[in-house]
Amino acid sequence: MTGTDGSANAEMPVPEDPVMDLLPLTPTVFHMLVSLSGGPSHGYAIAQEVEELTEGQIVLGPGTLYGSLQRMVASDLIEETANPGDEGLHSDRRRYYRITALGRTALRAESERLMRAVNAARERLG
Amino acid sequence: MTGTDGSANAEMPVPEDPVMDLLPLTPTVFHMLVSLSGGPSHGYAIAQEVEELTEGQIVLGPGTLYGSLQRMVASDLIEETANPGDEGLHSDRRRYYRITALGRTALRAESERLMRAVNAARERLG
DNA sequence: TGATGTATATCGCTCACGGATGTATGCCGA
DNA sequence: TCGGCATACATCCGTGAGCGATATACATCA
Repeated sequence: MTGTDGSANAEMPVPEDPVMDLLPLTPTVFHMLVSLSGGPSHGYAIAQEVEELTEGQIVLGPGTLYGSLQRMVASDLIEETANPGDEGLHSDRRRYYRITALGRTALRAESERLMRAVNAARERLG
Repeated sequence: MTGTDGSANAEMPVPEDPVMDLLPLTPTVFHMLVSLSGGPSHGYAIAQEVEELTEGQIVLGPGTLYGSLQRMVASDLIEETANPGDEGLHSDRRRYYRITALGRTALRAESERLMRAVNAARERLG
């Protein structure tokens, strides 16, 4: 017990927190949001950046990649957007995505949660 | 490309890394390992400590709790152990678990992975 | 010409999660 | 003393994320 807040909010059902419902984020979603927090991008490029950022530890196959993109759009973490001035070779075939305000909020919240978790682990592991 | 290490290990298939196969850990498993890294404990107590450590963000129901314990034993992250001198009220009913060397290694590796991820997020979020 | 890289999409299997449910015990207050 | 609640374990099963397999299509290069 001791509880966190001590509480007293037995009566207030918590006014619907759209962010908390999305936490914890899966590693896949987390890294994809990190990638998109650097600016709009398209599926294939996101997958590559995630692989680079994680030094090959997280590799996204097509199933995970496009499945996750759909789910993230559905939960309003990201949104599809027009080509942001990208004139690359296959730029016509690409579908671009941008992180939403909710996505940024969720990413921040998840980062803090992870930091606490990591700190707890470090204290114990020495 | 550029690859991380520059490499040359196109020929060596990596000599079976039992830790990498377990990463990334699920949030549930991660927090349970953190709890057990503080010393042996039993199922119910682990669930409670996880809830405290995460300030209620991670709540483990029986399904997740005992299911995860089984899986963690199966993958050698933890092992069942005798009652470590605990003379509590229901101490006879309890089943105690202890983190293994592999579990500690995995916990350390996962912590480092998460730290890198969080740092990447912070750089971008400002 | 055929392999490789870019870029997208769907199908279907597996497995972790987690609520519902069940069992058993001990404590405390009405 | 009897019901409710906390402790402590366990199983069943539906949902859904992950992810490999597969397919399409175009560009490049050997």
